[in-house]
Amino acid sequence: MDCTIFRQADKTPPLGLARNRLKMTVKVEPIDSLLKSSGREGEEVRVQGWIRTRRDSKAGLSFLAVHDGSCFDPIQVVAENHLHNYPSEVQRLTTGCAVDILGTIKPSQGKGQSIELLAAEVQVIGWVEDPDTYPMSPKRHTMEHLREHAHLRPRTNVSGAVARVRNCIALAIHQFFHQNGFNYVHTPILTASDCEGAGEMFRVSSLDMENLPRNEQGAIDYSKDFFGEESFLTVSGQLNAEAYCLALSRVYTFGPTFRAENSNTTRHLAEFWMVEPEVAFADLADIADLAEQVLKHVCKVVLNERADDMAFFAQRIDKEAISRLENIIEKDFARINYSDAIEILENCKEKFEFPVSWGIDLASEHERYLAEVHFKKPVIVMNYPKGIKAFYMRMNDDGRTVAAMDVLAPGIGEIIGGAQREERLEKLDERMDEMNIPRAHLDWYRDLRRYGTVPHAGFGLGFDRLVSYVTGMSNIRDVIPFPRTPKNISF
RNA sequence: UGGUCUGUAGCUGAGUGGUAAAGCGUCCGGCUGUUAACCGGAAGAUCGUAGGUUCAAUCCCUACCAGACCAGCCA
Repeated sequence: MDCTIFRQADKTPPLGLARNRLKMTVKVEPIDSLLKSSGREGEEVRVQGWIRTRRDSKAGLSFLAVHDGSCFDPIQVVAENHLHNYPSEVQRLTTGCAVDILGTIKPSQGKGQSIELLAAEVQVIGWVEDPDTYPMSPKRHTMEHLREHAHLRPRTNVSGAVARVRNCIALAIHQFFHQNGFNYVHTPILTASDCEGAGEMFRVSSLDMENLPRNEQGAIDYSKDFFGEESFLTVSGQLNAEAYCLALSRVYTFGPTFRAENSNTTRHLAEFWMVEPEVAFADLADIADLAEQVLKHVCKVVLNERADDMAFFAQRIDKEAISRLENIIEKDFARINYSDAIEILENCKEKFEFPVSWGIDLASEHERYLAEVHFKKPVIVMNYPKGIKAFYMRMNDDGRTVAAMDVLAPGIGEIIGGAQREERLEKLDERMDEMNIPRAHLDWYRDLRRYGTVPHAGFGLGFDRLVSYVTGMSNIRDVIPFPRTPKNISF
């Protein structure tokens, strides 16, 4: 973006205005491109950003650490006392002030950086009105404190790094699917399907809550509601993605999903982002491969493109942050059938709170044992008992398991859940009957099995959990800009 | 939703049944091509809210509110 601003010079402007006019003709450069470039000593450049720290030297100069969010590192600006606003403004700069700076690139005499900016003009764009109570002082804060100031926390090292890595992962995912011939499909956020089987849903309504229309039985009359029937926020784009998969062959959705579960954990959000690929003519093994490939691709891209932020995570948040990603890239994921996983758990010496036997759903402690203790890397568990899985998962020939798979990551648990879908109408109907799901609600979904059905499979990747895993941030509320959790929808 | 724990200056964080350290930040001064600099000084806290026990509570008890972590639900 070109931020160049020209001011009309009227007659003979005072000195200050003339300076500004001169400065405004220089194009603004992002700090990351400045720091990456070399051999530009003496060049005049302009940066815009926010003050992180100011250190004064009575030798007659001040050091300003200026961030603009384009990279982890700030640029050091040297402001000398001959600047016209040195005592009046430069020496009053505090953390958080917004500035527009024109200066010359020069090699740094100090040790922390190779180049710095010798300021010719420091223009203060926005002051911090009460530095004493500015919540993002450049000192240590608890993650809890940052959460309570979600609108200001992107100015901190940690939240800024998370935001850049999150962006990097999102782009890497799009890039991966694009390169592999997938079409990005926008599935709806509003839905009437209340039987997607993925948890409690948020109701959407335009009815007057103070005066609800009632039918003859006294129940709420949803025919009077906006859509003429009950409606909700989606818990998954999968069913809609399947429809497009059975035409475009390879599709994925990537959007927000909503669960009204009263979950208070470090890995659940009421509003979270999910990536859901769906592949036609594919089986369970195919999408297990796909899951492993996409995770590996993401790790490669992040290590390559956000080395600065990852170095910070490794230093301050989680020592394993970088080596974990390298492991993901280098080693094959473990793959194991549910039945064999049960056997491992039954035969190990670990004492579990929840007893292990064939047919149970794996609890956190079981998943953690498999991923963190037994395999020490991501594990893909496949072919779960039908009793603990959703109606749309394909029945295996054994009649007691379905072609489902979960990817369990050390430290996070389930990061991906997927399945080969039931493409045979009779089998699908059987399962829907067993689980008391009215066919009428999903006629359109059943149609997909009546007209040109094919084996197909897909999975859901918890995007925020992936960000959490990649960065080593232990609480998912710190990897999404404005987390929505029970009792928390400020900002 | 259940279990455990927490709530003390702007932030971080000690502590005591007789009204409370310190560090950082802020403000003032000193020093310095500084690196989340350093030195000196100052301001800044009715110790989450409401009851109760007590001569006296921030500290003990109860309730409530808020938050954290663990578990369940899942991604």
